[in-house]
Amino acid sequence: MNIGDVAALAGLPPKTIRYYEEIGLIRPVRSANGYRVFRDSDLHKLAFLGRARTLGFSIEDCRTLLALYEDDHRASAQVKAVAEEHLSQIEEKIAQLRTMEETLRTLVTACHGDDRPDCPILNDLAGPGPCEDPSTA
Amino acid sequence: MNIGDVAALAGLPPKTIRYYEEIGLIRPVRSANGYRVFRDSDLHKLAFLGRARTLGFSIEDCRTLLALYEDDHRASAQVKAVAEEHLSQIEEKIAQLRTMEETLRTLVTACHGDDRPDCPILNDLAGPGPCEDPSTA
DNA sequence: TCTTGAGCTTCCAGTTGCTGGAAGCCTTAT
DNA sequence: ATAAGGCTTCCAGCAACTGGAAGCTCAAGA
Repeated sequence: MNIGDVAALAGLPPKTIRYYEEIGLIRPVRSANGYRVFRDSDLHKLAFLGRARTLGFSIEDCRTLLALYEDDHRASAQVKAVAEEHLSQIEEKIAQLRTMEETLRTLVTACHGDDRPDCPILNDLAGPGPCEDPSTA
Repeated sequence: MNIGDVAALAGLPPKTIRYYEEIGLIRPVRSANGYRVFRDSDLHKLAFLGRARTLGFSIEDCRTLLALYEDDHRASAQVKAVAEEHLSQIEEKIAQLRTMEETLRTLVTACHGDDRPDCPILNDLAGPGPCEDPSTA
């Protein structure tokens, strides 16, 4: 199999596959003409990587997971630890984004969005934002 | 004001401030010794940028927003358009992350996480994943 | 057989938004 | 005088690709 074929089957661009080889995630052999030759095991790994990447695992996590996948003596606890760590980072990221989302939605709603310059969004950005009213106390 | 002072006031690292100058977001003047000198207007812009960045706006969006902020003849609709676009990208990102989160949580829950090699997480990654049961029909 | 087009190769550069570090000047305090 | 700390520039690197150029190879059609 040439790179175009595995690319189509694995759902990854050829460029990405070459990159994965470059960083040592896969090791396709070469035919006499210099073309990469992908075996079933390579295709399998690429599919694994593609799936892991869609779940948001970093390349380094992918490397670890692939190694565990190929290790018959792995403990599932090792895999679970990687996944749990990743999951908690995703949760954190979602929380951050939700905070942004909420603030932005409030601001967007408050902005009338016409041809006048007055704008609550810019007012917020210009700050001082959440500060005590100097007239208080 | 030197860079360290504005950095402390604006809550941005000096490196970041230099970078913002490099890409033309701010233009502090220079004193005779070559040090950057920040005026109140520079500090103000940096605070604006810091706030916009915490809301997740890209640097290019920040550039646009800053220009609108400084334009007395802006239409709030322009600002709102930028914010709405950004908001929808955030929503999209959240949706993606939630999909990942859900899948990962399911897998993590299914994995007993002991010293045995059997692991639903790796099974999922190895695919074929969601495919029809060949025994069906 | 020749040609054309597609597919493959490598290498280099760019993306986003900083961040770290090195080498060296400036300032301030002791 | 000297040492510490702040400032300067420049270069490199992070993640994970992606685009493009230059050039080789292969398969099919006239």
